[in-house]
Amino acid sequence: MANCSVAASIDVVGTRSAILVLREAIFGTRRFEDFVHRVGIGEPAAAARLKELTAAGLLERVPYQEPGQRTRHEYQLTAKGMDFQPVVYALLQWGSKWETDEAGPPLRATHRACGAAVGVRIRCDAGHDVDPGDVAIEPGPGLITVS
Amino acid sequence: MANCSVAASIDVVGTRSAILVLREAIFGTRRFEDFVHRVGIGEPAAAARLKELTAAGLLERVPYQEPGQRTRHEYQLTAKGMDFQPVVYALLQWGSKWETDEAGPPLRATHRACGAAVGVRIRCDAGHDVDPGDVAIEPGPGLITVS
DNA sequence: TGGCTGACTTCTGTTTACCTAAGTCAGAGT
DNA sequence: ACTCTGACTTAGGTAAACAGAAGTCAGCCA
Repeated sequence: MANCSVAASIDVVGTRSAILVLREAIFGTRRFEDFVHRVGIGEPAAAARLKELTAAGLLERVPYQEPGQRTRHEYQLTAKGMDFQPVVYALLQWGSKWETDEAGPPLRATHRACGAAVGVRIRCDAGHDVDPGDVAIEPGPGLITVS
Repeated sequence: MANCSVAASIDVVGTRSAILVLREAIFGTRRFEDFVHRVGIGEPAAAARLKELTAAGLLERVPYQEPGQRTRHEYQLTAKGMDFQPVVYALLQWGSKWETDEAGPPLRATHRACGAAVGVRIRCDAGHDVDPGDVAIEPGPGLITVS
C-alpha cells in the first residue's frame, strides 16, 4: 500500500536501529562490534540490520585482513548507501535544532574545508533554492485528491 | 543512550506511521479521516500518531468550522513540523532514485516556480555546497573514537 | 592440536506497533 | 428529542522489534 517514494524508503530503513546503523556507517563505522557498541543495540539486532541493509544494497560485506590476524569482513557503504546521507544530515539538522539536550551532540558533521556545521537545503532539479512554501505537491494516479 | 541528534529525532518520529503521517501533513492533509485513508493505517494508529506528534510540538490541533457543520479540529504543521520538510524530501529523493516501482510515484513534489522536482542538497552553515565526501565527522565527549 | 577472538547465531522473553471490529461522543440540523 | 457524522476510543489479538545470555564457528598462532 506504499503510495509514494517516502513509504518505499521507509520499507528499507523502517526501524529505529536500521537508521542508526546507517548513520554509523555514514560516520565511518565498519566493524560488527563497533556497530553494536556505538549504536547501542544488542548483537542480534545489529546482525539482523546489517544483513538487511546489505541485502537491500546499501552496505557491502567486504573481506579485510589486519596483519597477524585472520581474514574478517567489514561493512562498507555502497553508492546507494551513500545517497542516503542527505536523510541522515537532515535528521541531524532537525534534531540539533529542536531536540538537543543540555550536553549537546557528541558527534558533529562539519564541512572539511571551512569547519561549519553541515545540513541540507531544499533545492529543485533546475538548481534553484526552494523555500518550503514554494513546494507544490502534484497528485498522481491512484491517490485521493487533496481537498 | 541516544548519542546524537539523529537518535533524538528518531525518538520523536521513530515509527513508520509517524513519518508517513508527517509526510501527509507536509503534503497538505489536515483532517483525521484523510490521514487514515491516505497513510493507509487504522484509526487507532492514526489517533495515536497524531496525538504523539501534537504532544511533541510538530502538529497543532486547531478548531475549524465549515458552514452548516459543527466545530471540528484539524491538524496543522507548526514551525517545528515544517522544519521536518527536508527529511521528507530527502526520503522522497532517495526513494525516487533507488526504490521506485514500475508505476512511478503517485505523488511528486515540485518547485512551484519552475516545475522541476524538489530534493535536497548537502550544504554547510557558511553557505557552501558540500559533496558527501567533504563532510568531516568530529567525535565529541562520550563517544568511542572511530578506529 | 588446541586455545583465542571477533563475528555472528540461537534461545527465551518482553515490549511495541500495528490490525479489525465495535463501540462512544459531541454537537449542528430537523 | 432525535438523527447523523466525523472524530475518535476500547477491546482483543498478532507480528515484529527488540533485549540479554549463552552458544557456535572460522581460522591464525603457538
